[in-house]
Amino acid sequence: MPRPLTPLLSKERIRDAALELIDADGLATLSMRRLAQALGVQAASLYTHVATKDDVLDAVANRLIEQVDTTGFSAGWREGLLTWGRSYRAALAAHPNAAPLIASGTQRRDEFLGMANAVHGGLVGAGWPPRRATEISGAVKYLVIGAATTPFASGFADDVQVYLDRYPHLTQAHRLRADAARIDHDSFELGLQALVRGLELDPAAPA
Amino acid sequence: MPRPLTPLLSKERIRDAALELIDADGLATLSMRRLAQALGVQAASLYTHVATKDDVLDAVANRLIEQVDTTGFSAGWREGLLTWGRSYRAALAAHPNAAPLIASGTQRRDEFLGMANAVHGGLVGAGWPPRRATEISGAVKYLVIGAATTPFASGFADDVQVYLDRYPHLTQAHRLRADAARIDHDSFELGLQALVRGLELDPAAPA
DNA sequence: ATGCTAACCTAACACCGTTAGTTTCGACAA
DNA sequence: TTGTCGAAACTAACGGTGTTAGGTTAGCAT
Repeated sequence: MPRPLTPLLSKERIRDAALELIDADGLATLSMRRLAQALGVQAASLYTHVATKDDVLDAVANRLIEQVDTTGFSAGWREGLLTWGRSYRAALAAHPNAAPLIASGTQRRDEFLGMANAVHGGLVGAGWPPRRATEISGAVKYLVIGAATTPFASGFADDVQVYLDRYPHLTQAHRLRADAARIDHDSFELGLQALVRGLELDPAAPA
Repeated sequence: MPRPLTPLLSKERIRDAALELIDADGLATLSMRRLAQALGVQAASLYTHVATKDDVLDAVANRLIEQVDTTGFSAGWREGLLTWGRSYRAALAAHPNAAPLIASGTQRRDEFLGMANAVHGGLVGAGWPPRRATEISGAVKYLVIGAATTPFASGFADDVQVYLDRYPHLTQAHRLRADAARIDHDSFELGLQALVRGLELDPAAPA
């Protein structure tokens, strides 16, 4: 097939197809050949629109980050942090298989810097010293990334007996699998709220 | 070469060589062939001692987790959490290239369950309700994993002008690269301490 | 009409994890 | 002392990976 009448591919279509495959089958099994197959095309054709596989993964990561809400700081730094953290986690939790992309990728991309800029500006605008603002946004980011990349849902053995025998304090652990999503959510919420409350006690905290 | 007089390989030697290569060159470039070469051996020979590449990576992950200190709970839950979180982060920060192994791997391994068991037991023993204990240990784990896998050191562009032009709130960001390790440490410490202080305000907190 | 570029193709490269089958050494039984 | 056996290395190969080179044709501008 030579150049078709209407282009079969675009960077957006490639990016969206990649995210679909990642959601369905996981990051590990995504290959350029499989991605091309899903688009009805040969693997080499992707390179007309995309420089490398990492380029595709970057586009996927950016697509997730676009959905993060950093507008809450107009209602104060507490509300800003809560809104940011929750929407950030939600964006990643909606695509758990893609979450490692955000953790491992370099943060050089415009979307990341734009987000960092908005958060930092929100905190400094509310009265936090710049260095503290950096540390605070870092801490919340850590919480989000950790929550998105190591959910409870991914752990724990299927064999209940192993807990009873060897880990007496984890006797209820097998129940975690049933409502792992709730545990994930509650753990993150507890951490985020405790962190914000702890920040209020910081001597450098604005009024 | 047939069977040599003294075995060239062992699972421990393979595991240690893998960690050295990961530290030196990163996770992405580690291959069984390169690992074998570092050990003066052919790639297929590794499979006498190791089932798969993931098996090697599991062994590396376990080696890191072994160094985590969960004994602090004898001095109270606050001290226990601080000791655990700090030693956990330190173990991963000592091998930043290997940190993603801990985040992405399943938590089925004995070392992980043993650690979870000790922490959960420490919190419940101090008076926290079991469910809250699960959430608390989850939140601290999130903080550690996030801090270890997305350090500031990995981000930020080399070109200072990009910040001045486009991200007015990040004008100091280029300075971060100089002392990224300190920023990483301070952000984690701020997060951990704020979280613990926030927990003290929890209605369910023990005396 | 001619030529240029864009968008697909096929074929190939080097590398990857892994397996099969081979060789030879060390140890132990007859 | 010899025979057998298993352990630990080897070589060779399989299918799959990201990526590149070079070919072919559609559509557009001149």
